[in-house]
Amino acid sequence: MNKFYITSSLPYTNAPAHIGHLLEFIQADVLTRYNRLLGNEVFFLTGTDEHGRKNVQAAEKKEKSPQEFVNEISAGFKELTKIAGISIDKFVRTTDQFNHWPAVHKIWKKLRDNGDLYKAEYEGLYCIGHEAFIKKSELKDGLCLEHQTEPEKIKEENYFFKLSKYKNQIEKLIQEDKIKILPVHRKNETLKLIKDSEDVSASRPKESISWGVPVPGDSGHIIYIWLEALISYLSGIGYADETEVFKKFWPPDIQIVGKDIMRFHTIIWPAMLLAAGLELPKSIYVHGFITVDGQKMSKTIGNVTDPFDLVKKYGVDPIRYYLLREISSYEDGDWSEKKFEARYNADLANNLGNLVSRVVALIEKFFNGSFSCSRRFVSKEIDEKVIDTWKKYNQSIDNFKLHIALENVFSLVGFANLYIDEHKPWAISGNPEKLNIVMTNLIVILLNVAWLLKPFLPETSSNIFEILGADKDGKSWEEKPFQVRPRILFPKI
RNA sequence: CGCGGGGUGGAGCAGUAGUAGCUCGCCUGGCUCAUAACCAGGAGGUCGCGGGUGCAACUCCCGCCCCCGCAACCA
Repeated sequence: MNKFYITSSLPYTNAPAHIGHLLEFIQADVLTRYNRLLGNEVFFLTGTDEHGRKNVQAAEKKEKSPQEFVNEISAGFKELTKIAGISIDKFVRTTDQFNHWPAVHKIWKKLRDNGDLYKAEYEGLYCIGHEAFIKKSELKDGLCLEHQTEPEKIKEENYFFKLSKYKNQIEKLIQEDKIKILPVHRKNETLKLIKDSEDVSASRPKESISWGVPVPGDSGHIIYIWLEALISYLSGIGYADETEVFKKFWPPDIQIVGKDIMRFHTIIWPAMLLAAGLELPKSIYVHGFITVDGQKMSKTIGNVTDPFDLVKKYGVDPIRYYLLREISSYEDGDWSEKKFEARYNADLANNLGNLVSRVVALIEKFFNGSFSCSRRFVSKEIDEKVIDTWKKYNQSIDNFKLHIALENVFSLVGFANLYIDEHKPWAISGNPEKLNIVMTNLIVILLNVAWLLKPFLPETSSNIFEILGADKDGKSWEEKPFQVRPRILFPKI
């Protein structure tokens, strides 16, 4: 049994959860459940990233205190993990002063003692309209593009982290896949980004940002939120006290992140860990973004899709299925209700659901609803087909191609539908030997489909066992007869 | 000259050197166990444009056009 530590990123709490957050949760959940199925000891961590000025501003708009505000948003994310069947072991909150902050301070001190933090003047252009520093590229004729005002030049003292000291080392680790970045185009992107990496700001003066973790021994400064938030992957498993959990699970086997925050995870984060003398994550999986009806999600357009509504309307597994199958694990994808319904009807209702109904009906009709399997009736052809499916499925998951893994499962479903047509069980009821072989093969395929689906569609998986009349996980399929319990698995929309 | 992704039959996508494939839709046929489902066959594409390399390019190289995303220490 191996340990398996997986993290999703911590959503930022300035706005409620949308469908993109759900995508990442679900992807991580599949890998989590898959590894549990393999018998590994798994720890799945997520949480919420709650500091920084954006949260303060969002709270002000709602006329709430920052803590009050992030409490609510954070609770929403936690609730989302519950309704979507996300099997997390730990939900970290970065405002947790008892568990998170001590870990942050511990890392800070390590970096400081290592000589990797230094103070320097930071000079930037501050736009009153933005209430933020802006880039030269956001100026036109010396004026802020958006507000048509001249920005102020502001100088402030920051701590900086010596990222440059580690960049060569990290570049090599990534090239050699010691930190494996998938998909490969993200690895290449990172390698290019590393070359231009400079030291990064590690703190801001308290006057600029007060909502955050203070620098130990220098309370006039607040730790830059990115450095602090990344440490959640350590704090959440007990790094501060070097607990048994920490010793067992560190380092992460897989960290899942969105493409927008890739560089923080593939460059700054490994540099921090090197500086702190900690082991590095073994792999980082980068997923894309979801558009809605082909458009970027935005509040202005008003197409920000609420995952709670979707799950309520369609159920957890159909939504999980769409996000995992229709959207490539490697690329951007699109959500649309029309595409969802097409996918649902074609794959879940017509292919899988109908297949289950067919098999169950055959057992009812020709065996009075109770059928006993025996391994000796399983055809070689079926055996090979099933093994081949597992092989491709495992490979796809190992390469974070979850959509391909599901494609393979559904190709087995299609195979079973064809198998029924070709072997016409209804026409061979006079030949019990033949009929037994056909039915046993079908049951074996369905059991395997249910097992294959378990990490992806946990509810559906157990529903299939239940409809077939198998025991909880169908493992004793040769011992007990299947007492079928007919039910529509996925009603058509 | 910031970085990356993409441009493939009506729609949505996969593929990646050697007869162009999948899903949906459409047409025809089969089957009757099934959620009017399932199975087979068919129509429909000069694989963005222009060059180059190869016996052979959608697939490699160069240039161009068009879409999209990310980033520039805003977390």
